Amino acid sequence: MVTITDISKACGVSRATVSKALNGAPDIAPKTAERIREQAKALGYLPNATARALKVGRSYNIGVLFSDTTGGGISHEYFSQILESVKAEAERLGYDITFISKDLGAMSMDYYEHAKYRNCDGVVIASADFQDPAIARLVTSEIPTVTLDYTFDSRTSILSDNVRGMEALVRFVYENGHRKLAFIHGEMTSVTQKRIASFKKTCAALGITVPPGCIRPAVYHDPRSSGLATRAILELPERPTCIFYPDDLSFLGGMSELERHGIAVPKDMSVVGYDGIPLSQVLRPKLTTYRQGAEQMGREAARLLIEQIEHPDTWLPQQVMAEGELLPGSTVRNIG
Amino acid sequence: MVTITDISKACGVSRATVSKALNGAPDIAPKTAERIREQAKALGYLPNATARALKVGRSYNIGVLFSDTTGGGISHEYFSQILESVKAEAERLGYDITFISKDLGAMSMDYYEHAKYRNCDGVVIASADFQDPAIARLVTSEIPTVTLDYTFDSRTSILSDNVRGMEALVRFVYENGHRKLAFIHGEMTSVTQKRIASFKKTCAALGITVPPGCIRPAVYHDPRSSGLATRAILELPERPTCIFYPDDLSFLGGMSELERHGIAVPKDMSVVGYDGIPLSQVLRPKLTTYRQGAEQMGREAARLLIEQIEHPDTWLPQQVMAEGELLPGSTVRNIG
DNA sequence: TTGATTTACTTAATCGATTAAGTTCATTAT
DNA sequence: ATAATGAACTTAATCGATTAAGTAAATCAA
Repeated sequence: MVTITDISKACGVSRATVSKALNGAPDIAPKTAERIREQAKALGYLPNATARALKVGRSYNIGVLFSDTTGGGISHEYFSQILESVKAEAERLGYDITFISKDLGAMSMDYYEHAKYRNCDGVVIASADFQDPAIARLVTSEIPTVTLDYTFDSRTSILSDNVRGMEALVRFVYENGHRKLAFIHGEMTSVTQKRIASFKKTCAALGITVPPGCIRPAVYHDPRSSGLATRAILELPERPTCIFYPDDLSFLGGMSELERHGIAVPKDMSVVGYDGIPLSQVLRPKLTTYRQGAEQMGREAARLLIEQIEHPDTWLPQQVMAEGELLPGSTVRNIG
Repeated sequence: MVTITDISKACGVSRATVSKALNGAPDIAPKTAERIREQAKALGYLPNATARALKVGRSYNIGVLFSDTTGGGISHEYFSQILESVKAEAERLGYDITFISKDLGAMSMDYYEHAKYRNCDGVVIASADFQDPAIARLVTSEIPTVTLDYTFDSRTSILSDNVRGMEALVRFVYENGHRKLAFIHGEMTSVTQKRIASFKKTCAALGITVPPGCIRPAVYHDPRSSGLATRAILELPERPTCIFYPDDLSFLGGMSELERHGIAVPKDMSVVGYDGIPLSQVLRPKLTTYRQGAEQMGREAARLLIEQIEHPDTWLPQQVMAEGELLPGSTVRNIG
């Protein structure tokens, strides 16, 4: 392995000089710096991130936390899109990313300990169980964090606008003549609460009453559970004309169930999803859904985290609302 | 930050003793070791992975390489499943994972340099452009690697059995009475070549002749391109009764195109996919496809890589064939 | 010309942990 | 009684890079 010592010998200068030359310190003569840089290249020198991290206390490495409790964090397109954009932006800014988990081999540690152990400069927290005290410990620690879709008391977070998204969907189906709506929601997280509240509020504003039994719980990203909820809705005395699904994938479970009952979408029943993952737009029929700006969220999360890391003194926590967009699709029939 | 120095002061022993006690060295009195361990816990000591890595030359960190050239590596379910299982197995064995990319911020480096810079103990290479000389450089370097779905001359790799998978699919549709098959394949990688060869060989073995124009190129994971290929196939003088798609997602593009022509699946046309991602089994109709053991592949990749890292002297490169499984679905109609 | 300043380095300490090579003291063997 | 052995430590070097503080020579000011 080529180290600065090798370069210093080759150039007949001290290691300090080499280090400074490579880092562009002002007190090195231009021609010396040039000579050193040439030698470094000639010898195939690569800085050692580990050694540098040890000395300067910065690893240029940020952790990403995708808790598995939600059931297979990474492999849902919404989250993998976020992961990919976090990765891309972090790399653009010179940071690598490492996954943070509970427990590593034999050592049992919580998220904070893991991040600390790896010297992460900061952590992006997505898709986590925000009730978990281990998350709270990490967020309230000295390690900079950015959370996605959840805000810890005056800490930085990136939020998708669930209130606006749900409102847009409700108004869209309203404009298409629907007055009897059902809403299948996911587990009771703060995101879910916002969506339910926005659903109810928008319905109220439009003068729609939502009969009992038309707001039903299910599990995010679980077609089976949304299928069951769909069946329950179909058995209601007064059948709705449009069903809202907790996410795009859950819509597929609903579709199966509807098909089983001989109900065609959108002829006999309109449906909408949520997330607007790429998949939703290549399905037939193309899903009416609300696209959360996953790439934007990931990018912003990385950018803000790194800004916080690099300017801790002037940092002001902020909550960024990511823009979404209604994708009209073709699963809502105009029954006006 | 609590370091071994703090513990050594608290216990009145040298730092060496603390280090040895915490690592279970044999020349420390049991009661001393116990006392040290207690103090470490009491002070909230956490080992510093960076410092350890610098000294011992091992980072307990493995790189994963998902090249983006294939267009959005991580966000395809097949790859995210692999990623997740690599992560799970690596963590079980005490290793963290870091993404390896070309270029990091201002520094331009290739994969090898990046892995070296981060002191990765090894790298799992998936979804990469194996023609890229940068990949070859990494694989032929001193850094242990495991490749997925591609074998570099006598290096360790995990392969899904494309030959067997394609054969199973062809035989399945044959048993369902199909004699006129079309195959839309992805970009010309070694995987694709194996699938095409196996498709042709199995057809030949079954006495099926594949008319010209029935093997068409498209792009993996791109519904649009498979839609175009589908259209071309529909225009053939002798229309096939079953279309093979390059992957499960591409099938969706085909579906749209078939629908546009008023062709119902499987009534008027049978189709099969490839990959067997979870999505394929919640679609309606449920896709007939061949499941590649993504979790098994990821797990094996991590396991073998770490074995290689920990026992470099006794290591023998090997090629592991992951087991797949035909998922019958309901997109192939029996026209026997 | 002489003291002050600037330039371009070098020296040496340091980050936190590991480990080969001592050292000390108690125990055992002869 | 004395040497040899072993247990339980300590000392000090080391991994590779950074950086505050020091120094020698060159340049400048008056």
